[in-house]
Amino acid sequence: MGHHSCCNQQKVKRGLWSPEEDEKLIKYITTHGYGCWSEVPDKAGLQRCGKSCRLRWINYLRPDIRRGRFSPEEEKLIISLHAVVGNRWAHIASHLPGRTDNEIKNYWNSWIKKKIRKPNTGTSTSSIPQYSNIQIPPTILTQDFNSLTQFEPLENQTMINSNPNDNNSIFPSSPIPLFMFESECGVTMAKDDHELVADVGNLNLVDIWNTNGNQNDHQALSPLSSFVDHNYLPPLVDGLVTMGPVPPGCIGEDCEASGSHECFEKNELSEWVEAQQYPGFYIWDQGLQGQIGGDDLPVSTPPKSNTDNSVDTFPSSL
DNA sequence: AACGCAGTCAACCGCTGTCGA
DNA sequence: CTCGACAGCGGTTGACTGCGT
Repeated sequence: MGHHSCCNQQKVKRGLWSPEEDEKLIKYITTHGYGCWSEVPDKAGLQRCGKSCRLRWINYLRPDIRRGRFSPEEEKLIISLHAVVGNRWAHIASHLPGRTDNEIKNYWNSWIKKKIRKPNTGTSTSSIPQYSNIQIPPTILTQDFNSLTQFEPLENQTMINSNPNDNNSIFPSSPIPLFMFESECGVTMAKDDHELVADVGNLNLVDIWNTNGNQNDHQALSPLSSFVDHNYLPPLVDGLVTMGPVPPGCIGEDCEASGSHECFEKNELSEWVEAQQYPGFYIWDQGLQGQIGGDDLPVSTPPKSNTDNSVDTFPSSL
């Protein structure tokens, strides 16, 4: 494995960085900044390739890096985000200030994997993880609502919902699994659609998934069919966890004026709608710039207490 | 003490997307 | 439109470390 595409010069050094190299790189970047990484090694007096310099700076040397163990909150966020976006480490890292994608990836691979076991479905080719108590939308995994099987219990139940009163569990306030919501921009959900609401603890993450399992219906909702066909989770979630609650009373044209316009700044939401926190869910469609879900639609309200398990969130047929 | 093994994590590899010429 | 340079990303590697035997 001697080849390195960008570092094929004899002089280029590889492997661990020495303190002297770190010092040179820090000194150069802090005084000159970085524009073109390929120029950095020469100008900084380093016998490294630009790519290596960039990696070293981004992952370890930049001043805003946050070291040390992940907090329980960070851990919850990582798990929740990973349940939604899969192995998009850079995306996950963007929600954890000071953490790098590499760090999160390593953390996930070394630590979290131990606590969350993927059930062996044997047939799914999806890269989206399936967690015991985090139920992935069935249409992504199977395209067949009725074929969804209950996930196996965790081998290690210390993390997820082992105790709804345990604030260290991932979803301490809700027995409801994590879902997402799908709707094409401009398509109002039919009233008899199943819509599932999940509340992820204190993370303000509310995902709704239209569980109308009729595959034909989904395919009618172009462009959603593209990911349905490919078992691929669409890039819809940039705003999902960062948005604050839609203010009560903020509906339709009044929305921007009352401050929730931030939801319209999320580029990746163009074809998706958002559900927001209780009390009262408002489901927004960016294309319509208005509420398409809420009081008129059968949107469940998550429990307000840890002991409220009465919310009907999943069809009994499952 | 020596060895094997598993876990950790910094770094590398190869691919993709973007942008400017 | 094409091409090359570059940045960024996710997957993977391998050195290091700690622990058990």
